[in-house]
Amino acid sequence: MRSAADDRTARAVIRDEALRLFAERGPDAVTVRQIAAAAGVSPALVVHHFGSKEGLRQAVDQHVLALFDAMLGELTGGRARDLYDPAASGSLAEAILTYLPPGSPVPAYLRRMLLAGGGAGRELFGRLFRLSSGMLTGLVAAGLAVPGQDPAVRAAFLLCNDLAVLLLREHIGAALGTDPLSGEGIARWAREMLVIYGSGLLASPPGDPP
Amino acid sequence: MRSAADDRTARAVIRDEALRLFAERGPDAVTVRQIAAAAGVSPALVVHHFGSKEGLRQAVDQHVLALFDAMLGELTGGRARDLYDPAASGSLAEAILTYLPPGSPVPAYLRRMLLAGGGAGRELFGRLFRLSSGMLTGLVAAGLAVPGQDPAVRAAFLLCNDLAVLLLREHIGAALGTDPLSGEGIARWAREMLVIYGSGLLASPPGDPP
DNA sequence: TCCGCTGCTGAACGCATGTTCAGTAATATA
DNA sequence: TATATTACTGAACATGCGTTCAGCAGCGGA
Repeated sequence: MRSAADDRTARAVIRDEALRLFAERGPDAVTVRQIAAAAGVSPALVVHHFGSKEGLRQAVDQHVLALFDAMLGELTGGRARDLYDPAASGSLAEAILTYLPPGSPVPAYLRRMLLAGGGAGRELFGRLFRLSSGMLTGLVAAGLAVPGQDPAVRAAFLLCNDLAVLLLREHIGAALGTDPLSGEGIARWAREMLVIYGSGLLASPPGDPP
Repeated sequence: MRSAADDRTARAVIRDEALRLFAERGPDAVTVRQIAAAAGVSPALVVHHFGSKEGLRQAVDQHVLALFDAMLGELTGGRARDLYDPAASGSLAEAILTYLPPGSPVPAYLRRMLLAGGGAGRELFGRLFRLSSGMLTGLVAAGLAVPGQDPAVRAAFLLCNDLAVLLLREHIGAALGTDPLSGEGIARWAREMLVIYGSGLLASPPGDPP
């Protein structure tokens, strides 16, 4: 698995192969021996570097959270304007598409973190919820949105729509015939989402422009 | 675990305890010995009745799908009118709340089915997507909604909002302080959802009634 | 009454797992 | 060059897993 011209440390190789396999099948379904084989090392070396399989899992968690932070940092730093642009509402999916190479195992790993129920997942959702709340507040302050009578629910609702394509990627892809995390899929999803956010989906009073 | 006045067959007890434990921790994290202990029988009896652990998992899958079918049957049968009532849009969560006793392991098991990626999950999502599409079509035919330019995405979007409270129940509950599958939580969520479906959340033109 | 069948158990088997450990090669330190 | 430290391995270990199997109790039909 490890290419000949690979000069990363064995530690990094093990960590990356674990990330890939964990994202693919879930940590419980992957054995230390499989990770070691994928990294081209002995099982004992995995333990030597990470203490235990649980230690490796935590190291991968930390690594992915750091990547996620870097992603969000670029998003809320140099491109902060986008956060207050309704046309960039699909921020999470777009961030993933922009900052991660195609085929990256990170989205699938983030999905598992969110769904596994551990402390890392709670932390991740907390950050996302605060981000969503802040975004809504910003939109309201900019006069671009209304807070509604229950802003917390509204922020959670927005976040869920962002997360849906991550959590249900396969199912949505099968139903629509397009991977919702591809460029085309994101565009399709965002277009519809913006229309609904803009004016809802119930029947307009007759005479309204479409 | 099995109460003294319990006259269900051991087979049913095993199946129900497996359902509960599978929903709680996931099938891979539950051992045959734990299921047997919870049901008050020997591990060998589990195999005797279901052939293998995998057989038991499939039996539980089938059982839950049957419960789900019965739920939807009542929903689209005697109360079909509700499907075309926008006020009943939170149909999945409400159905769960209405037809399942509080604390039932079924919602958590459905969640696992949807997320596990097996054939049963694909089947389940397919049914839900068809239901959502049909509901949207019905609403449009009744003049209560507009199909949008991409009805498939719109139906998937509606479905995702229904599923969000199921998939992210714990996180949403922690963020909002209310279990979104409780009566109060559903009401809170549905209220906000209906407002957004009704008129969106972007800033209204000045002069519009709130 | 005997028979066969189903429900059920305790003990055991084979296997895969995470982890340990003694030991070797390589690299840095002195 | 000598030494200490690190990177790494192969073999082994204990444990817990799903599963098997011989046999026991109870019960309805011949």
